[in-house]
Amino acid sequence: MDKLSVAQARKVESVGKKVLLRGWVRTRRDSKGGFSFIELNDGSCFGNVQVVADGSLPNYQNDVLRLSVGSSVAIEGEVLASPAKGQATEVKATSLRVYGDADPATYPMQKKGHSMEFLREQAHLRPRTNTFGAVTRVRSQISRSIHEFFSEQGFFYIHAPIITASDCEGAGQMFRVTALDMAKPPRNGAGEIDYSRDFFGRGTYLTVSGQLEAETYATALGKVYTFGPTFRAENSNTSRHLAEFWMIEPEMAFYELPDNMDLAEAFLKRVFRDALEKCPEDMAFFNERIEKTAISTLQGIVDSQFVRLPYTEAVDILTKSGQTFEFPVKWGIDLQSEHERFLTEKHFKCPVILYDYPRGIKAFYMRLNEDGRTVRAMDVLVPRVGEIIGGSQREERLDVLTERMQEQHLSPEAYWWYLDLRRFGTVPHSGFGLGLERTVQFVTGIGNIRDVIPFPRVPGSADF
RNA sequence: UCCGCGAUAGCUCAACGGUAGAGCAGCCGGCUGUUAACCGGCGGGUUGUAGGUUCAAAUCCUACUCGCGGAGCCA
Repeated sequence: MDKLSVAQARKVESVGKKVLLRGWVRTRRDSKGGFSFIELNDGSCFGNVQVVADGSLPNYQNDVLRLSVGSSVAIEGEVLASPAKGQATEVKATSLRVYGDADPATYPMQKKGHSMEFLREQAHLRPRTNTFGAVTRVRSQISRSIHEFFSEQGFFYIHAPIITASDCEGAGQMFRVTALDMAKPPRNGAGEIDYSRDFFGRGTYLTVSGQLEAETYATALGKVYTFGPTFRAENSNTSRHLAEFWMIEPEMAFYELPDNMDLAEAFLKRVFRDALEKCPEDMAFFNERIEKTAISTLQGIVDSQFVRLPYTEAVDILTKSGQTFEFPVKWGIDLQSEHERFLTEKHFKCPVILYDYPRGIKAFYMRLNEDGRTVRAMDVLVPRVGEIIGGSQREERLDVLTERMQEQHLSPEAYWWYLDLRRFGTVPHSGFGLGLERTVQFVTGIGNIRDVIPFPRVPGSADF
């Protein structure tokens, strides 16, 4: 008696084995001949295994005929080649034991399709659906591919802190972390809350980026990456934003911007290729039910070269495109979603890496170009999702970096340790940030970012 | 946060000033291996919340809550 997963039991190699399967009933069909078909799923793969439960089972009347969607069972039996179409194998049950019923009158999950909005309200049960099982397996595979890719490229995995004292990283609103009693917090002379008497002796926040910390390790170990949760308290209500999401941030010493682009392109291709090769059943489902171009888009990207285009030329293309945009394009402004979408979806029809942005619209740490007007920033744009990667070559010159900080009203004293990296043994270096959820969205074709993370945190909602 | 749209049975929706309906699911029955099984029957509702207009409100008006699409911000 082998304990098999449903994935194993569905393979022809398992025919003839006596097996034990455990899982959840997806549906039951009763035959005219006094026996039943049970579709069993245990999450190990997209498909179910068909179990044939004969009327001669001692508990056929009492248990089998009462099985409903969501019931949990243990089934002993033999794997047979299926005589009917639709599946290679089936399991002829010799015994069936019910772990737990799922009362069909009250169990929210039904056999038919539910809306994504309804499933979001049932976030604890939605992993039992085809869609969320598939999303979960693909998300897991993507995470694994990321670690494998960086490991093979000689990167070290760095755990950046989640609690940070930098309140001025400039990457959006931060969540405050405090152990003070907010009902009666200590006050200073000015009547403000005195965070110097808080747990850490100063105000602290949840991280909005591990980049600055990653730079400290890149300038010692060469190539590093972070992969962890990130928090933004922005009141963003869109299908592309979460208050808590997972970000991947590689940071590489001795990499200049073209090296950074090479890495970003190879990285995305590897992740997409793995999804296609290692999750074919799940991807076929997304392609059929969620996004008709999911597979062809990914395959196209794996096989093609990303377009690399300076911001200035992108502005040229947009102004000469003949398209009317809600926001007119002009050199010096940040590109809008509609502009980015036009470039990647209509003009080039492939991923586009835009680089050398105006200094005024990008972060202080991005390296200033010789022209004095642009910085070595890069954004990777993909169809449907837009910006999936944002990165840059970092400013390694102490004087220029200090100047740029003052330009953006940041205090160099607060960043003393970051500036030390430029004071002592400074090197050219680069890095980028990739949103895991946006990557999962892009791969699966799922429209709303709240449906590619198990328990989404967004303004007004932190359920489950 | 801004603009627009929406909320009706467990789920997906219809009814658009005059007694709230259908499909699916559920329950009961039928059906010689089924594939979102099929066929027949039955039950199922304070129409998101709170006010207002009207002889009469799911329907018109106001506020609020939540959801969706888009924008901003970004990953």
